[in-house]
Amino acid sequence: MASVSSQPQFRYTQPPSKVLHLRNLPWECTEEELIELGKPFGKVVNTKCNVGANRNQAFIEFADLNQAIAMISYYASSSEPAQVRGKTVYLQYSNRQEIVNNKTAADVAGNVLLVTIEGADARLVSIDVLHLVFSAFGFVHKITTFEKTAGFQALVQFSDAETATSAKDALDGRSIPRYLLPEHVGPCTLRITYSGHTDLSVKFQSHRSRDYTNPYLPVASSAIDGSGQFGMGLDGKKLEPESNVLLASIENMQYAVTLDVLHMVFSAFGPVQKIAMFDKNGGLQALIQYPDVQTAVVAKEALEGHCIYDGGFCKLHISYSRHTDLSIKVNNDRSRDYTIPNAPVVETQPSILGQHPVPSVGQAVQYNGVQYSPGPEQPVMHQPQPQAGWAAAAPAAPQSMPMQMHNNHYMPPPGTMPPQMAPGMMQFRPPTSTIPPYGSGHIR
DNA sequence: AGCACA
Repeated sequence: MASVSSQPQFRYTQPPSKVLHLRNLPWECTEEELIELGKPFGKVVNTKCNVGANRNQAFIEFADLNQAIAMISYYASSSEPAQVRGKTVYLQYSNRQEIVNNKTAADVAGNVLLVTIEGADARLVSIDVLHLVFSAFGFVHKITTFEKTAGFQALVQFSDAETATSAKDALDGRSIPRYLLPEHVGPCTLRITYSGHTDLSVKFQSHRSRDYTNPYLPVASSAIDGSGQFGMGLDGKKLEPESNVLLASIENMQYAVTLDVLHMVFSAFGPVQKIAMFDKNGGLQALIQYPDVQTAVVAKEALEGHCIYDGGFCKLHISYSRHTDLSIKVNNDRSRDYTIPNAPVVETQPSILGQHPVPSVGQAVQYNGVQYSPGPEQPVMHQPQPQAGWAAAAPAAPQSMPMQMHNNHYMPPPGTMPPQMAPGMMQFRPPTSTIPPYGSGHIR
């Protein structure tokens, strides 16, 4: 089949069009510059920049054909050529009648940002640092990260497009502040566009994705990384090195706080792997290790400043430890590794539990309606595994509350009031027992 | 310096 169009590829005189084709533009000419150029002749209703192999061509579309004609004829007879940034720009009618702007999702403002982290060490930027950076502009609902051909990218979800826009405008092209990055990490620049997404789907809290609206989301085992991550609370304000290990100090310790009490209290938020208690500055402190930072964060937020016993007794002050993995050499009444079911338990002494009428825990701990009820038939230990286990216990599993409220033989410590249960507070009742076998944090 | 990747 020969004899097709004898038409030349380009006609050098185009029929008029509302759309003008510009070439010889400076590098990365902006839409604003194009509008500026066309504005004297009419209303520019659409533009397209960075066209052509060299990305130095563009189109501008006027509202009215006459406006396009006015611009062409003006520069046809002008002694001064059309210029952008002092560079001569060549104009002609486009061979199309309108700009078909493949307005990608990247161009239309939305509440989710697509963030590309540029730099040799981009992959080393943690999700917590990203959360910190973007939280400066508003509540960050969710973050997901992933590797694409474009490199290391993240989707950051805000409440609304306005918040997202403010973050985008402020951060696009900027580098993550050095002080937020580990020493050895090189500069990381953010390239930000809008994403087409409106609501990200985050199944697990992990090193790749976070849902800050749902702290009880299961924590994926992949989220466990030994390195102490720097992150921040949901309020986006404080900058504190988060850790999966909490340091709890106990103030106003009128009652003995035992390993098992601590285990019960802290198990309300997830599996406790290890606990180590020690005396410091005349007070009792304890390190509590969770499998992941996220759980520790939730526990810290929930427990900080609360009292183990009603009446202001045994007030907890909690901070993040620098530890990430406690070394428990021996299981005794001050330290325990709940991840080793058969570790030897050393009874160093007849145990303080045996000596005093010690207030202790009940079978279930409640906090904000969340119950976690380690019972004898349900060994406390949950290996750090995704989805299964403790998270499922969050929406309360009534059948796993083995003990009734009555039937406590409570003996108040001398000269004190019995701890009462305040609504919404942790519930504790006096013990009738000695140290339970290791691995089971409950007391009966 | 000559017309838009999906």
